[in-house]
Amino acid sequence: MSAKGPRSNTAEEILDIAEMLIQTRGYNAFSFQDISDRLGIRKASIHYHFASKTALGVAVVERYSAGFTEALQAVEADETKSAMDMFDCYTGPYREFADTPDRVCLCGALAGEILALPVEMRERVEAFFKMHLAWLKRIVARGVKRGEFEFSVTNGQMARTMFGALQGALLVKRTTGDSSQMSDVIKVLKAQLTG
Amino acid sequence: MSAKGPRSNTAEEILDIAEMLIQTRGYNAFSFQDISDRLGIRKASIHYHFASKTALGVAVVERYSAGFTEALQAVEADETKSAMDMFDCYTGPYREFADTPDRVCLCGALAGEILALPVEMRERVEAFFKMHLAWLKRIVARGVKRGEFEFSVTNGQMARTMFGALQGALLVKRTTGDSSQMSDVIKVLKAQLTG
DNA sequence: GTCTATACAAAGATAGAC
DNA sequence: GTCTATCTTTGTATAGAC
Repeated sequence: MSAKGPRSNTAEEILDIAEMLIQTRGYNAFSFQDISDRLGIRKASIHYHFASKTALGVAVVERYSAGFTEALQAVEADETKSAMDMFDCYTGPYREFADTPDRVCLCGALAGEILALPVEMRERVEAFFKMHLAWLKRIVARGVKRGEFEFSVTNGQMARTMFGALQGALLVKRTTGDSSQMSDVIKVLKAQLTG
Repeated sequence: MSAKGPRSNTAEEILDIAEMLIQTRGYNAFSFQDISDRLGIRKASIHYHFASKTALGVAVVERYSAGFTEALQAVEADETKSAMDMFDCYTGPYREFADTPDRVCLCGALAGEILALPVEMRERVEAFFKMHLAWLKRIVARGVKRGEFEFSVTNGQMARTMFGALQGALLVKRTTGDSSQMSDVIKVLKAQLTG
């Protein structure tokens, strides 16, 4: 994570809108015109803040990724939390997305079109995924060590399953419109962790 | 499902290529030019077989959906199979996709860009999803009734979790490139079914 | 920083010859 | 059925005025 200088208000608004558009429609299905319509400035003006669509996409992923990573680090550092508490913190954003119509995790959305993404974005999405998996594996291992969790597969297998299940649940929930999808999945995952 | 007449070879080849392109790049990120390049006919000629891109997309989904539905019906009708056998049959295509680089389930791919899809396609993707969920719920219920399965959530919750986990696993596997993702998830799901 | 104007490429689609 | 040619729209991007 390189240290980025402070950004202008307009640049931040562009990032907000772009993030929302990617989460709802995907990277390849949104245009500068869409941002222009919502922000009220001409699409050419967007290029003043972000030289290219690729640069904008990269900035969106980096901002999102940095915020998420920071939050996860804070959760992990809190020694007063049980492993299950940490897992509950982790699922918080997923529950929020599930309650927001048509919205999925940014990187889940981008993962769906990973091969149609500029390489600069692809690398960052991959790195973000791997960060999630590594974090979950550490939390799972912690729960096992403390005697909170008990299951019959490896920690890595459990972490992967949980991550995939949560990402998949967002996908399914948006398509079927069934908001109970997410809470069902979390319930099953928690039952699974405790054996 | 309306009864479609037999299609020409070229039309079938177009469908094959379009299906592959949607599975790897997504609907909005492929063009008639991509098909033209691979098939060796000019892009205008594609319009002879499919009037519009929407019509082509619909045809791809319907063919895929019909094939999948038929296969699932056959599995379900086979009384000699245990519920776990049926689940193993169900996961077959997922395991295949997981072993094919860069390929995911067609409808998982389309689900990622559902809001950026023509309505005609959206409806069909939604229906296909609901068919999967209903089928899984029936198989799960069957396993419970026969004493094969045992778990602490409802049949519907279990079916949703399994479907989401499998779709999510394909997504994660493609992004991380880790082919063991799918077998890990299936292993966990099976452990979960048997309590 | 935002505007108008414009360049340039690619997309989906149609018309008509062969 | 496939071709060439063309139309129209949309997309990303740049130049230069304000």
